[in-house]
Amino acid sequence: MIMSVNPIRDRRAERYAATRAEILAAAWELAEEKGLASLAMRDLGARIGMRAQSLYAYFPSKNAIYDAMFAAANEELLQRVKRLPKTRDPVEGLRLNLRVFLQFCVESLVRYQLLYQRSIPGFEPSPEAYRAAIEALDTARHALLACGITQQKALDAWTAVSGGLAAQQNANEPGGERWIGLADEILDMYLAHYRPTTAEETQ
Amino acid sequence: MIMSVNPIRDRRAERYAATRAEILAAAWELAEEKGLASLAMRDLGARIGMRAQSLYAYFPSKNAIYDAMFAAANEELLQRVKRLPKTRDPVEGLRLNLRVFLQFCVESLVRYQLLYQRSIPGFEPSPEAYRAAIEALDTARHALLACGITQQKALDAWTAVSGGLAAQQNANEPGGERWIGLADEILDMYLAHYRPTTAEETQ
DNA sequence: GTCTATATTTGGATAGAC
DNA sequence: GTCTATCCAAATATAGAC
Repeated sequence: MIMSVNPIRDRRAERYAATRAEILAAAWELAEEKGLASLAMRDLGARIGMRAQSLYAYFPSKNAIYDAMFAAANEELLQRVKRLPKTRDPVEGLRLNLRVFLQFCVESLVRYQLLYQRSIPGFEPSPEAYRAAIEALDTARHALLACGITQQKALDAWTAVSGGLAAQQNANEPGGERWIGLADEILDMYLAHYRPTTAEETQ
Repeated sequence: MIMSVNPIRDRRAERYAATRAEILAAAWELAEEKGLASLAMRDLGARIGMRAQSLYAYFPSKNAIYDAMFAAANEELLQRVKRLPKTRDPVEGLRLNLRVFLQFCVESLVRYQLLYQRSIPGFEPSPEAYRAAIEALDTARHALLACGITQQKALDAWTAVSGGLAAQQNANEPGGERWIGLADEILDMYLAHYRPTTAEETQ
C-alpha cells in the first residue's frame, strides 16, 4: 500500500483536507451570521486565524468555496434521504421523503438560499456539485413511482407543492412550522388527485 | 387654484417626477441586463446621461431606488388583479386571479426576485412599499372566500401551491410554461380538497 | 503554507462650484 | 439640478519573501 510507503505525504494531505473542512465550517458560520452574500474572504480568514490571501492555497476563488458548500449541502440531503428506513407502504415512503426534504429546507435559511434561490451574483454551481442535487431529486421521483405516479406532469406538480411549502415557510415565517405543518394534508390532497386508483390508469 | 397662480413651480415638479420615472425605467433595464444585485449607481446614471452623484437629487440612496421599484411592481400586480372582470362563477374568479399572478411572476425574472426572493443584501422594503403587496394578496384571499374557503390553513396551502408553481417555473425553466401550465389542474386538485361541499362545512 | 505588500476593481456617498 | 473632485470602504486576487 502506498500509504505505508510514504506516511509523510499522507499526513500532509490529511492536514490539508482538515484545513479545507475547517474553512468550509467557518464559511457556513459566517454566512449564517452575516448573510450568504456578505461572506468575505477577510472575515473568513480571520475566523480561522489566517489572512484572506492564505485561503487561496485551499480554494482557487471565493466561488469555489460557494461551490464546495453547495456540493456538501446537497450531499447531506442525499445521505439523509438514502438513510431513510425502507417502508412497505409506498405512501409512507413518500411522506418520509417529503418530511426529510422540508426539514432540510427549513433548518438553515442560508443553505436554502444557496441551494434553491441562486442569490449569489456570479455564482453558478459546477456540474459535479450538482450531481448530488439531481440524485436527491431522483429519490423523490422513485418514491412517487412506488406510489404508481409516473406522469411528468405529476412529478412537476410534486416539486411545485413540496418546494412551495418550503419557500413560503422560509419567506414568511422562518423557524416556524405554519407551512411545513401542512405537509401531510398537502400530501393527501396530492395523492387523491394524482394517484391512479385502478391498475389500468397506471399504464 | 394654486396651479394657475404659480405655473413655474408645477413645471418643475413635473420635470422632477418625469426624471424619477426615467431613472426607475433605466434601473429595470439594467437589472434585466446585468442582474438585480449588480445594479450600480454609475451605470444607472450613465444610462440616462447623468453622473452617479446626480441621482442623489432624486433618490436618497440606492436602496430607495430598490424600494421604489418594489412598490411600483406590487402596484402593477394590484392593478392587474383589480382590473379583472367580475365573474359569476367564483371558481372562475379564482382561476383568473391565479392566472394573472403566475403571468406576472414569470414575465420578468428580476421583478420576481425583487418581490419574492429577497435577494438584495441589506434591502428591506418599506411598509409603504409593502402596502400594495398586501392588498394584492388580499384579492386572492377574497377570491378564495368567494369559493367558500375560509380556513387559514387553506389560505396558506393556496399561497404554497401558487407560489410553488411560479418558483419552479422561474428556477428550472425561465420563460417556459412547464409549471405554470399546470395551473388549472392544480386548481382543480386544490378545490377538490379544500372547497366545502355542503353548506354546513362553510360554517 | 503563510505572510506582507500591493494591485485592482468596484461602488456608494458627500462637498462644493456653477 | 448637474457637474467635478474626492473620499471612503470593501473586497477579490496576485507577487514574492520567508
